[in-house]
Amino acid sequence: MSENQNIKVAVDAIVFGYQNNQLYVLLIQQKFGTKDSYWALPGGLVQNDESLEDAVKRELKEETNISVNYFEQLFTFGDDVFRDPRNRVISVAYFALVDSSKLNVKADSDAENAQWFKIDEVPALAFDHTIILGKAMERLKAKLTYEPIGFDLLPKVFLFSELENLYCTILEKEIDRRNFRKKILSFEIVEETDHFSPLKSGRPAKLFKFNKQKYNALLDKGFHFEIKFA
Amino acid sequence: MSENQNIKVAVDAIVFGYQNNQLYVLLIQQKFGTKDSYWALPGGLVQNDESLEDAVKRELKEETNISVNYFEQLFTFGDDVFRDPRNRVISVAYFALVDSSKLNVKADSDAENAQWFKIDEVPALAFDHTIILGKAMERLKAKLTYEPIGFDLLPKVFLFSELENLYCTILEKEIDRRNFRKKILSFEIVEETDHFSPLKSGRPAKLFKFNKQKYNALLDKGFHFEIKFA
DNA sequence: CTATATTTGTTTAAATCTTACGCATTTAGA
DNA sequence: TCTAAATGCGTAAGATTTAAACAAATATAG
Repeated sequence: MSENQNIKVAVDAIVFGYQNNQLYVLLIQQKFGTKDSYWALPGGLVQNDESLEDAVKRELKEETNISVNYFEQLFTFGDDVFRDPRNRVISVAYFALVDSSKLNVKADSDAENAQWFKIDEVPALAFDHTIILGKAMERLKAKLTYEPIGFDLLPKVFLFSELENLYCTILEKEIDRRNFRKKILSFEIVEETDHFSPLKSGRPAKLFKFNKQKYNALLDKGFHFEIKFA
Repeated sequence: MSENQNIKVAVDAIVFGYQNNQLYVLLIQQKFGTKDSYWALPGGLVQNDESLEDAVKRELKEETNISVNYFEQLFTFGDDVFRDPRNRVISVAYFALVDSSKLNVKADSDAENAQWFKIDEVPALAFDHTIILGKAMERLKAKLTYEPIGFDLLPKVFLFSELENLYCTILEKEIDRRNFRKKILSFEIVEETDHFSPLKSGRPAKLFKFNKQKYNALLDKGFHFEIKFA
């Protein structure tokens, strides 16, 4: 058994946000790196006495000053032995969704610039981070269809049209507005609020909210969320 | 940054097999451990210059003498800092499916006993391997419904009734035999062979085979395999 | 040799779900 | 007051799923 194993363990965070029909991802750049240093996913080495999940939360907080409650493990990248040219490093990637309010807080820290990028304006990234981001996008798209995670990207109360646009934008598909509404409502996991939207034009729209308790209760009974598209 | 990180990286293999309406998993036991040493998943530390996938293939070969072409990454277990009491170890778990012919080869090596266990006769396992196996089972069940992986557990040619029983057994569900056949056939990814089964009783049955090329071609066109149950 | 049990394979009818729209409603603004 | 824009409701045709009936081919018991 290789007693002299010398492999470092890192974590990386893919944090997605959404605002104005745009998907965003949170990136950092070393403040004191070379001028043209690459942007990268937040992340860093795991400490000896720290769980992987605690590590990714800590690094994200340190590097961007953003806190996220729920992380999901995405994948562990370690097949390319030279993915980090300095040392053998394997990275456990986690992804998280935050609601739009977090997009406005100044994400920053002493050592790093942190910035939200529109997903189609992401520059070339450091290491294999472009690949990691690609895999995260795949997962996001897949999960959107079989778990009600779209709500995590929206404010607590939202319009049906916002939910609908979120699906169209992220999945890059057309949806029939009326069938989409009917489908979501049939699940009985979103409910009307008393409030109406501050309207721009057209008929004022009801604000809805996601009932997570109800969703969890239904899950126990064998309910399965699914949105399909042509 | 913790320059003195001291975390070991291991891989573990969950290898499933299937025979006679039974799902099996491959386990090992140290030959020179204490008498009552636990059974465990095959696995071990990753070498410095070796990809994670190569590592799991090597360990499996060394410990059980079984070779597997396709491994899928399952999950990385590293949140319990003391999952291995000797050292901080994180483990990247991989899972694989082998066809029934491999169940008969003597799986063994110098240093370990290797043995196939029926899935409901698995003993208490070392470390957190019971949890890992549980997660692998979940993944197997899920994938069975949305990818045609059942064929990987069967011989190259098989009976519809065998495929059907595999689904019933692993998912622990009842299926209508006739609707199941109709559904699978509608995908046009299995085809008849000229051969018939060596029969026991009843009407002789055609042997079928999975056409992987056709499946891949359909995938490109947007086809999506799915078997649902009540 | 015949009847029966057993397993395979085909077909159908009803129920359910999806898809593709039509159209009324409610507001802002010209 | 008319029009544009967006919301909200309903419905008919088509596709899919579900629940079976039934026919075919063989082994085996008597």
